[in-house]
Amino acid sequence: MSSCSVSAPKTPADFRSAAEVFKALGNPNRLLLLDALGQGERCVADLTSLVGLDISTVSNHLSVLRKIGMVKDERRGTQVFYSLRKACLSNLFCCLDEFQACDE
Amino acid sequence: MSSCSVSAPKTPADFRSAAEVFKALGNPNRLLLLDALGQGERCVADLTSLVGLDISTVSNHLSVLRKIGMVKDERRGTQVFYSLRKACLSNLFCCLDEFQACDE
DNA sequence: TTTGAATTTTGCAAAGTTTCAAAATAAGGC
DNA sequence: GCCTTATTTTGAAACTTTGCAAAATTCAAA
Repeated sequence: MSSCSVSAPKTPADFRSAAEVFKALGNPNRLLLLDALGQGERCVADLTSLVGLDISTVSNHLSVLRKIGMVKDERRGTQVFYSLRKACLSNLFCCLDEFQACDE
Repeated sequence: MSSCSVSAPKTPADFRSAAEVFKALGNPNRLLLLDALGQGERCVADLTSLVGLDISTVSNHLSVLRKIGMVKDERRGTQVFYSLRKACLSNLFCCLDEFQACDE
C-alpha cells in the first residue's frame, strides 16, 4: 500500500509518467490516429491513407501510443488491427475542450 | 459562427492546437511548475529553487506555459509572479489520473 | 518453398527541445 | 544617473523527435 495524502515535496520524477502520456498526445498526427480509432478498430494501411504519412512513420506513431497503453494491437493474418485501449481517453479530450473553451 | 456537428474528414491541422496544449504538458519540469502554482502564485526565483534548474531555463518553461494560456504573469517591482490562469486545469489532471488508473 | 502483401525495424537527415551561461532588459533605491 | 536585484533573451551544445526509404520480419497462399 502506498503512503497516501502525505504531501511530500515533489520532484520532476513524480511527474515523469504523466508527462509521458501528455507527450504522446502532443502530436497532431497521433491525435488524428486516436480520433480515427474512436470510430472503431483500423488496420495500419487504412490509418496510413488517413494521415498521409509513410506507413513506417504511422507504425512508429502507433507504437508510441501502444507503449503508454493508449491503444492495443491484434494481428489477424498479415494485417495488424489497432484499437483504443482506454475508454476514458475520451474524457481527456472532453477536459481539453473544456480547458480550451474556458476563458478565466 | 463555425459550422458545428458536420463531421468532415479530419486532418492533422484540426488537432494542432490540442497537440500544442498536450505538448506543453509533456514535460515533467513544467508539470512540477504547474503543480507548485496550484498552491498559489510564485515568483520566478522561488519556482527556480523548487525545480533545481537554471533560472533562464525556468523562465523559458514558464513562457511555454504562458503562450498556451496555462499561466499568467504579473510584474511587481523587479519580481514577476506567475499563477494558474485556468481553473479547469485541475480537471485535466483528474482525467489523467483516471486514465492511468483505468485498466480496461 | 517460394512468392506476395502487410507491417515493423533500422539508418539517416532535418527540425525541434532542453539546458546552461552570458548578455540584455527592467525596475527600484541610492 | 549609477548600482543592485530579478527576470528575459540569445547563443551554443547535447539530445530527442519526426519523417522517409530500404531492409527485415511475419504470415498466408499458391
